[in-house]
Amino acid sequence: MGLVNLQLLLVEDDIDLATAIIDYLELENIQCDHAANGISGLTLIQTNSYDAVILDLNLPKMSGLTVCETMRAEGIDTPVLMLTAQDTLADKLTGFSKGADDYLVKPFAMEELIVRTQVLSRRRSGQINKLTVADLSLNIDQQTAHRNNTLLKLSPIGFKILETLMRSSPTPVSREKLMQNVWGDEQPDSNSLKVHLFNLRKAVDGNQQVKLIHTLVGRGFVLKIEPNS
Amino acid sequence: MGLVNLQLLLVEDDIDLATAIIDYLELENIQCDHAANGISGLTLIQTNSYDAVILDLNLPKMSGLTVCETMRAEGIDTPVLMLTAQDTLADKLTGFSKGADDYLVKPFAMEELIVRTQVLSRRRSGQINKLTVADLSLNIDQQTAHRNNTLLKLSPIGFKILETLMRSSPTPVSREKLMQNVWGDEQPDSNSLKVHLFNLRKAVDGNQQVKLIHTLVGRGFVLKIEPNS
DNA sequence: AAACCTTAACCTTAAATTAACCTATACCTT
DNA sequence: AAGGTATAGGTTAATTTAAGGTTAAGGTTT
Repeated sequence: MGLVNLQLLLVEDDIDLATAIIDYLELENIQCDHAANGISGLTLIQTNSYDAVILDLNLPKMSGLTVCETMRAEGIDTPVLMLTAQDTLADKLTGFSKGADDYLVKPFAMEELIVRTQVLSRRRSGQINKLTVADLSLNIDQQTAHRNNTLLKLSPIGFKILETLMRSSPTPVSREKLMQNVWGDEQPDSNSLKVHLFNLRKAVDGNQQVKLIHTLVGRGFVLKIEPNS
Repeated sequence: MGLVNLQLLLVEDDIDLATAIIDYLELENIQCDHAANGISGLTLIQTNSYDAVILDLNLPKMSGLTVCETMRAEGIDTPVLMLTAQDTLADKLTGFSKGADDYLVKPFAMEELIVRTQVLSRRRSGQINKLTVADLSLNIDQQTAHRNNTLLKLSPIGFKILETLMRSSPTPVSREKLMQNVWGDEQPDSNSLKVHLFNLRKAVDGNQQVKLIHTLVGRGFVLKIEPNS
């Protein structure tokens, strides 16, 4: 699984469980801080910027619910996964109402904890919607395109064309496929696509030595580093 | 609770269960479309912009896993909550690996489904009462907005628009989404949104050198410091 | 009355389409 | 192989269309 460098915090007073979790996370190459009570957990949350917090409900000094409630009240929106021994609906509802993002009942499988944590932090850091080919990258959510870390100015249709090319890279896309993708069933009766491609090239490859958009005469267009295949 | 207008999709072939869920959602004032098989579910997902999808695993025509996998491959980032009768770890792991964000095992309590869906669709909906972007901050409870420590005078609708923009910052919000969020299903048939945005800009960015509200023509509006990044 | 919302008219700017023309490639004929 | 022709693709600029911004009037709510 594509692991990003995650920075987690575990707030758990059961030392055995905490050690087991941290060891397991380490195997997956995930960095994890640890606090053994609510107060120090909250302090760490306030001072560091974690990708997610794994928060036990029953904690000395300050309960997990209070920790969660407090951080939310302060505007900290780090994803929180709550751990608890109780499996009643009321407990879960309370947890969510205090600002938890997920809820896991003990005993749980380590794998599930890992996966849920990854899902939580991925959503926040928006990893899912980034396409990259060579030094060109698209952020679909933010509707931005960068080449070599500089922002490209693209029209909506240009963006769509580029997205299509990047998704199928390094496989070429036929003219028809491109048009279907951009306009659906109501296609313009002109050479609009040519013009858009021209403008797209100007934006993407304009002042670059390495061109990424290539024409395969009669077969369509590809986006990749090597013009030959 | 759910003051924001959510637009959900339920993909479930068990008609009784589907009806029960939809009725329950209606009580909470949540709009929910319904598809009874994988193919039509996927089509709806591709053509509409939902806040979240509740997806059964066992579906006619196309399995929930395939639906989820396909939409992710197409870059559709809508949160997915998977429903299933099986409670094995392997099933869950498969679900998450195909791009699910949460996993609920039947039978489940309606309340839990609702809460998990809300958490998925609006990040911590009611919980954060302080939102901050740059020197602009909102206090949801008090319904006040400050820029640079001076109080801004906003209309109720203006506040709602600003809240929406801040919640999704730095991701743009489409016109449709904004309108859905502010007016729900009874939208004004005029350019009201334009006028509200104009007034909101006057209040927020009026006499500031650094503008926070930016237009992405044809794509919506963003609230962030850098128009480019 | 004051604040707020909706509506519509008008203005401005960005983006998409179109057509005309140019260039490269394929492939056909002799 | 040389030349010719058809076709696909590239370039440019004008035009059309659509999106967004601005303003003011009228209606509603409180």
